[in-house]
Amino acid sequence: PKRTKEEIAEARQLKIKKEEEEEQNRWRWWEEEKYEDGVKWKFLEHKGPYFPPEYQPIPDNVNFYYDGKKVKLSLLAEEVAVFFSQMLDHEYTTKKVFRENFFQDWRKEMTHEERLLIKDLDKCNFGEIHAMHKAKVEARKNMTKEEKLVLKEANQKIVNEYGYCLLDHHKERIGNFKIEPPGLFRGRGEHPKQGMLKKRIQPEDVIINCSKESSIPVPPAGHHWKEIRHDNTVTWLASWTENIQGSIKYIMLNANSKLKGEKDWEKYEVARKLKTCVDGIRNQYLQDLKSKEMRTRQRAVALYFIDKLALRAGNEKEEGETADTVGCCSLRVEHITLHDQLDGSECVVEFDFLGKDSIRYYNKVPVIKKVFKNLKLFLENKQPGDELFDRLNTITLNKHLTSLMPGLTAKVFRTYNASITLQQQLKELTNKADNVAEKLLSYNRANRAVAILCNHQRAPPKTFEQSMANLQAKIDARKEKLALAKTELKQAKKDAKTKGSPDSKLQSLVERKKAAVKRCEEQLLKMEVQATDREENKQIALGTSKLNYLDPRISVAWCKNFEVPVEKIYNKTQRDKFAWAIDMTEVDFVF
DNA sequence: CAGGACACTTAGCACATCCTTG
DNA sequence: CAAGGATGTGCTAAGTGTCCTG
Repeated sequence: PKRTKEEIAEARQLKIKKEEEEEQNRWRWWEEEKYEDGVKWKFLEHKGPYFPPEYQPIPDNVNFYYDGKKVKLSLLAEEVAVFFSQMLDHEYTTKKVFRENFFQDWRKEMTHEERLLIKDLDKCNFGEIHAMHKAKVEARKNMTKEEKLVLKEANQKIVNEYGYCLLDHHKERIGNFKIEPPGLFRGRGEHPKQGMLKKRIQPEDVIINCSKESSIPVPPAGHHWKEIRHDNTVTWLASWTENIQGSIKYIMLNANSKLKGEKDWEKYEVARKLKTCVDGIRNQYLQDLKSKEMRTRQRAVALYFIDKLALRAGNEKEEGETADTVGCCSLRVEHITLHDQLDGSECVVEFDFLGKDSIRYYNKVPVIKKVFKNLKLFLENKQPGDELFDRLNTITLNKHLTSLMPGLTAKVFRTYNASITLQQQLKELTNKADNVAEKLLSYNRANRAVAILCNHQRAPPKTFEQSMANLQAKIDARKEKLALAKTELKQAKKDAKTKGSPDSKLQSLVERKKAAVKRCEEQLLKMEVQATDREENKQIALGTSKLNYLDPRISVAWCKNFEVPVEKIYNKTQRDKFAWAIDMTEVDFVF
């Protein structure tokens, strides 16, 4: 063990050194002058996207059966059958929509003969293919350390080759340099297109974007790119059109890149600007609640929700293309219930709808009388399925907002309210006298307040109850140990008093016992704090707000103020992403 | 001014890896 | 040193919002 300990220490040293080096080499783009409007780069060079491996046909001893009879499928049909087989353990392969979409798309990949034969999904037996897949997963899990290392090194090689680009003399990490592999589409929630075949992307589908004078990426042998363009007003390196929704997918830079960082910084600056005029805007929409024009009133109520509840804008969506989800402007009659009285409050609006990612938004909110009255008015003569705000959409709403402040759109309110909530909560919850663990609990609680505001939910971890019980058991054990340590300390003190001379062994024993008690108490507190934190976090995801809504400068300033190392709240990736904020933020930063 | 093309941010989940602990 | 939990990463879907066109 001595050897390994040294090795560990050495590895740690190396890591620190590497990080320091990285820090030295970091491109401090935030100290440079910005480019003229619209220009994103002057020079861009990269290797193009990395393509997933070709389909490997199943071995001859693995068979597919139709209606009990062995059928050798064509390569294309087989590949799609394998996609389905791999998912058989998932509940969604039992769903009607999924199965129908899959079967329809699968038949398109079949040969004429196959299509004539295979007419009923229920008569298909994928059992052997499924078993083969499971065996493969198992085998991968059971690989030896050496095998795993070989795999890891191979992956690293790919990253080294395709994972970086050269942007204006600086090496930047690419966020997603891999082309998405083919498979069966699984949308979130009740997606009408679930089960459809997501097709394999060929170089012929891919547009490359780079500098004219750079070394142009070479397509895989025997292939050519769809197009090579040199557009420095956009940030993507490659793009293709995906076949499920017909939308464009992009290969872009990592969050720690200049292009992403600068945009992020800008976002928070816009939100800070809103801070300076939010009072006026609020007064205005409160006035507008009384407007003669229905349009204006609807806009005012929508803004009230967006501001108070941090709802998303709610763009229109094409029916049948996506799951039925809504945001503020697209709320329908059935999504709210009005209560004149509820739980001791007046004028309560009960929201119940599916938002982005089909995450449920459920909230009971007391609102001001004028808003409540307006809502009643909007609901008059409407049926479930009708729009609540029939004279409003995100385009007109955003047009109005931009007229109030340049750059202002609905989403800025989410950023603003999230960041301002964090700042105010941190102020309220943090005590200077607390230790680091307690301060971190305060930070997490402030973070949590934001996550709740923004409705960032997660499925409770599968192992939640168990791990909670385990922690509680540890706490109980620690309590016992503490009690024991305390009695021992008492005894030692007693012994020292009765028979010890001042500097005897007994005296030092007292000191040691004292230290033991203290250590025990600290450990107990830490665990208890951890338990509270975890319990409160059961169904709440903190990451999304931390990464996308909270001005990092608030957190950095808080760390400096309360002497909490910034590594305690941001991991390595997050520190890289927020390097600009960590570098430039002073103790006195105010959002 | 609607509709579509486009570009970019935001989102949760599955999986990989790391770390602790018995 | 393995098990099991915590933490971090990759993936890609699902939003927002702008711009252009007819």
